[in-house]
Amino acid sequence: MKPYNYEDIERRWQKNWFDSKIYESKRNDKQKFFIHFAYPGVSGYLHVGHMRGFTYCDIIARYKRMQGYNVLFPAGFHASGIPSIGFAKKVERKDPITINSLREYGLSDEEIEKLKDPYEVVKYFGNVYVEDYWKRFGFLIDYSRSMSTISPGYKKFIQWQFYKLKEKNLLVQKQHYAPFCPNCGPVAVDKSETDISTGGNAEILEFTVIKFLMDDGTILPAATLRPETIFGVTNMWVNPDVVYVKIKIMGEIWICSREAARKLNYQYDDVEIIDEEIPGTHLIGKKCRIPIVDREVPILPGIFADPEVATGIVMSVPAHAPYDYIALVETGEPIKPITIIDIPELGEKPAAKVCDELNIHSQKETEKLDEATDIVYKKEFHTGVLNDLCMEYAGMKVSSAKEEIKDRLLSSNQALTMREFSEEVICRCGEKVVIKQIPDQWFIKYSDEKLTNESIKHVEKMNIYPIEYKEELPGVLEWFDDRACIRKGSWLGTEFPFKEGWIIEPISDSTLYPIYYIISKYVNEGKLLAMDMTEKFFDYIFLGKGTAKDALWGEIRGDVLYWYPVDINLGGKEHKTVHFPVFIMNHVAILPEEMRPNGIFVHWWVTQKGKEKISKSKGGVTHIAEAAKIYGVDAMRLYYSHVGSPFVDIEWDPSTVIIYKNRLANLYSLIYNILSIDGGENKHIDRWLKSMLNRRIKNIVEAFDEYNLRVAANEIFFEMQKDINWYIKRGGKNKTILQYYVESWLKMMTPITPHIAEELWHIRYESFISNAEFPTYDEKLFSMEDEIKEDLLQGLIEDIQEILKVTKITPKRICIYTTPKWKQTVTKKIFELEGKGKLDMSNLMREILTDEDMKKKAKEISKFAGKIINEMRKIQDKQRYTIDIDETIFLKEETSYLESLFNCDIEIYPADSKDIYDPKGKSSFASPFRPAIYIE
RNA sequence: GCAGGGGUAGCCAAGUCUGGUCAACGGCGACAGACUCAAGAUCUGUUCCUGUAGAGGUUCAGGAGUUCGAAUCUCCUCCCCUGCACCA
Repeated sequence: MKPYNYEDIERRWQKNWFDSKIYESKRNDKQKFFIHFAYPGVSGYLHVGHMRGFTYCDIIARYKRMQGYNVLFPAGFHASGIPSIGFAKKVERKDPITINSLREYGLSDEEIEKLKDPYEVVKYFGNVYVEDYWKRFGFLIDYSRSMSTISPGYKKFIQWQFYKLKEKNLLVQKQHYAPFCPNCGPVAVDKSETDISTGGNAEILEFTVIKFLMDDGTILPAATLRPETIFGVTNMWVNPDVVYVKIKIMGEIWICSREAARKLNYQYDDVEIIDEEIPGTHLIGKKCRIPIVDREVPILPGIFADPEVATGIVMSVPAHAPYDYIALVETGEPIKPITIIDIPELGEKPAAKVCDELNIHSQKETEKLDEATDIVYKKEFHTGVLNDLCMEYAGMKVSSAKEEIKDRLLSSNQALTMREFSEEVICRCGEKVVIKQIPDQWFIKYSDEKLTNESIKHVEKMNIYPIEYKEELPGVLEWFDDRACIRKGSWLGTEFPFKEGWIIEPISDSTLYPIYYIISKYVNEGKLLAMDMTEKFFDYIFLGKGTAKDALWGEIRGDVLYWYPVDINLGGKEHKTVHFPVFIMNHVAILPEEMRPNGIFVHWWVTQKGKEKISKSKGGVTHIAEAAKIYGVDAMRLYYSHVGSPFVDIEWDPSTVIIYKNRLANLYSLIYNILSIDGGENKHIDRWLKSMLNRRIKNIVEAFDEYNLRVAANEIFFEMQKDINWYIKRGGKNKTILQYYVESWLKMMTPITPHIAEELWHIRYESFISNAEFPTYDEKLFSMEDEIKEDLLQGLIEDIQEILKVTKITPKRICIYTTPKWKQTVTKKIFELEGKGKLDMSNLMREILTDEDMKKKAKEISKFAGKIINEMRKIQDKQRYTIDIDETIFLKEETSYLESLFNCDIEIYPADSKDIYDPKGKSSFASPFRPAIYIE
């Protein structure tokens, strides 16, 4: 036996597979299967967590290929968008973590220098992904079709997609608000903080700015997230320490903070400061009128009114807003809060009650006040109802009144909307990021009713794993709104064909791409140039419109018809609400029905202990190549497929991976041992093994067919090993059947652990097991009788062990009493009658008592039958009880096995024979499949 | 807020759709034994409670219900996690 040197084994077989190009897919007569994973963004080195989904994809692809499908499994890179630029920027500003990781990976300073260029970043990582990750894991990806989304050909493809969307009226222009830096232009607010230095978690909030009219006609604009509380306004708050400004906006005169004026200027046209100096103190004591309710309220000093937030002016609703309540208490003004929302839990004065509970006394206790605000808001929003003070809105739920009141204020020009970040966002240049209006932003109209409905209808026909996601999808599609599809700024991608200088954003350029894998092969071979990829070309090859310009067009059209649609698009759960919906909708929008996707497979994540994201600082192995070295690729593949179902998050746990590694090493030597066994046949146990093998194959094929990868892995790597161990333990040593078993077993291991399987296969064979046919089962080889016998024996052994455990006897002799004939007859009869649906006590007794001998035992029989009938309910596999086996003969044959097991004398007696040794009268307990036992 | 997923023995994690073979797959950890100079690996057994005869008792977040029978079905409550759009 050669030692199990997994690294050598992996490298050797990978080289052999790739040298003989078994991964390349070509059109032929066989049925096709097209699978791919959502291509990864290019954002740096990946870690072991990312390999989970890729591995699932390879397992499925390999299984399908062994089942005789012509499998297409391509892969590419999603290079568009921010990530590669972000990476290049980090290199440029010498971000120490980034530079360090590159050095650690073995890059020279010159090589690092080159990565200041985002295109170099894509090139470099593209290579790392293919060579160090995918090939290193033995994936039979069709590498001849590799592609990236920033290649010239891909861009032509995306432009074609947008021509088609336009044709179908699915591109629309409307107003939009986007993050913007006054110095740098458009910026992205995202968690990776590529463009910005703080505020990656910020959300855009929509404030309603309500216009309060002062005596002199000036407007005091108060911003709120709760317009429905307008009925409870008792006063206004301005900050006495702030100097406000007077502005002209859309023909009106407003007073607001300087910061607010700046922000409004980006969201509305014609904003102009006309008076620089309105100290807050000058406003205090004046009055203004509340719209709708038309009541006059005083302006009071409130130091919590932050000039940085919205307009810097706050309307006061002390009954329902903790900040307002506390401020009112602090000013000592004799103003009574006006309660306008009925909510039993919080009583008459909700804000006061919660402030009291949290023990808040000052406007400066912002943390507690925020908590109080949150509590009141949530309760009121969900369960609150507006009361009699709210005019025609009385009795309405807060959640619906809110929208109605807001719409009324907006449409009557008594308010407008102002967008604001939930937290401060600072650009990398140091400037504050604002929200800017884009009057004519292009959108993909995913809200389109026809498109939505057709997509929902298509989902019904799809194979979606897990099923829960299939049920969720219609709701997601319904909810999916128009999506801004282009932007300006630092961003890689395809030029938008209808507006110069704008780039298509990366969600929108990654929806239809699986079809591009069909042509990327010709691009890579140099047969197809970007300049030839005209609208006519795509129309012809994808839609069959027009005529083929040349033979190549015809060939590609043939490929498209053969390979498309996609059978499985596999991706992580992060894709559920964005990528998969647009993947479906773009196919539905553009391609004919027969080319729409057949299936989606969603997998969950690998997390660090305690549900954290994997990171090196937390002790996770980041580099995939490093992990491959420590654990071995097959061990990792087995770990991914077995440690949990694909539809739960799994925790990365190095010690568990080691267990799998040991398990494989063990399996490796076990198989060598099995193959060295050279013995003759033993009819019963040989038939048993054959029966079990066929049963396992059935289970495994069924599991794989439903992509139940964990079940398949469990059967192959655990149950089958248990079976073969039992066979050997029971004295099985039939060389022919062992050989056959191992060969079938190796084939079934191949999708999950291809390297070790290939290695062991080559002990006897020259061909690739990766190209072999997956085993099939033959139900005729199921042998119920032999299985029952082994079950009987196992049950007996367990019973003896339990008795030994409880009694702590060291056995000198064990007597086993098999079932008396009559009990077997009665049991069989019961199951027979049950099968015919005629089971009842009188029927049973009538039939049994036709036998004269039985009549003598009538009383005993009825008692026993009653017990069996009662127990029978629990038994599902009833068929096996109708099979007759002679327990005595069988167990007598196995006496020597039992003797070696318990190291004492074993005596087998039929319970109904006259001449037996039974000092404790145990034999009366014997029943079918449950021999009685006496130990001394 | 909107939407989705989940809570199973010391831990991880199957089972839930299709109720009965479920004291509940598998793995880890722990304990005992074998092997070994030793360690590791491997193998055997035990691991909810009780029990000197293969049994009984109490469990699957909590509560209520349906049923001959519920981890599985229904309703309510509590707790945890995830996604939400110009980030991929």
